[in-house]
Amino acid sequence: MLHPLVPPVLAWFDTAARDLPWRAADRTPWGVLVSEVMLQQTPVARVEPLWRRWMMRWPTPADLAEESTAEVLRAWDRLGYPRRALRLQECARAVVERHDGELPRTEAELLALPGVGTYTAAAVMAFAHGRRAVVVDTNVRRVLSRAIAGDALPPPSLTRGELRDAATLVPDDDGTASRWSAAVMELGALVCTARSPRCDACPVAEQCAWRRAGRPPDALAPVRRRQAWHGTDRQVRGRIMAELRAADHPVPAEVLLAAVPGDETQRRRCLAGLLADGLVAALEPLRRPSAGAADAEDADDDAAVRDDAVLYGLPR
DNA sequence: AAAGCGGGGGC
DNA sequence: GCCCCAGCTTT
Repeated sequence: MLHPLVPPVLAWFDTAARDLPWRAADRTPWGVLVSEVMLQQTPVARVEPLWRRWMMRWPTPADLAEESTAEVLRAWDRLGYPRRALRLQECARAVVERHDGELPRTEAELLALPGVGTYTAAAVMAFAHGRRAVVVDTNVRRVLSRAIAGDALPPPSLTRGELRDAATLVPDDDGTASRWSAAVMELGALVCTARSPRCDACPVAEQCAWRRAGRPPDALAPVRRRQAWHGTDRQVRGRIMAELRAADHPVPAEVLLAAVPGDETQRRRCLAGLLADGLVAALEPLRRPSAGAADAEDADDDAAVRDDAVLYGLPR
């Protein structure tokens, strides 16, 4: 038995689905996974061109596994959250080592791969392997929040209730289930959008609890607060990464930090964080001649000087 | 459960 | 300016 919401959404998807490259007939499971990782918190429009270049350059996990990390980070460019690029390469290496270069076919094995969480594992099962999976992303949460719960927006974090509702809707049959997962996500992306939902174009407008209630505003609206951006560590980290992507030689700390906004403390904290994350590497410390007798002056001062003498670059 | 993590485009 | 985008990892 299909849930009443399912058939209209499937029919709508047949006519409205976007022609995305990771949905093409010649797609590979690895290509699907790459798209899912790139799409984590990043809009389709920005991912598509980069995905095309990426898959042309590194079509298989083995190709990406062998590449230098610096090149991978450069190719990631300004997609954001560059840790994803690191995880994706680790994932490629894990696929080569654990699975003989082929993407695994069970959800548990996918979930065990670096950078693959609940959503991505389910999405790969559905979109790469054509299997039934409970795929719950921000689009699905919003659609179900409106259609079933009658709320303008889903709660801040995924609840068991949402998961239960989502699982109830997924059809039993593998083929129908995987189409449903793509269809409901697409509905959220194109029609049931966060800002200005196009209810006039919605295949389940008549059944939607939120619309029938007169589209009441989000009750939690005043509580939601975004992370600031201006002057944050994230911005500074991004600027450091941009400098290193553009540099074709290792950069002295002084030069690197001078090119970045923020006070001294913040810039050093961010650089240290990037080093700890493996996004930046310290290269060939310069041996400066010993300062002689004045050696034991101030430990902090000395450490700072040594730090300045290090060259930084993207990890090899 | 909450915080940290990028960057850009739409409004 | 603010908000949102096919989340994951760590604490």
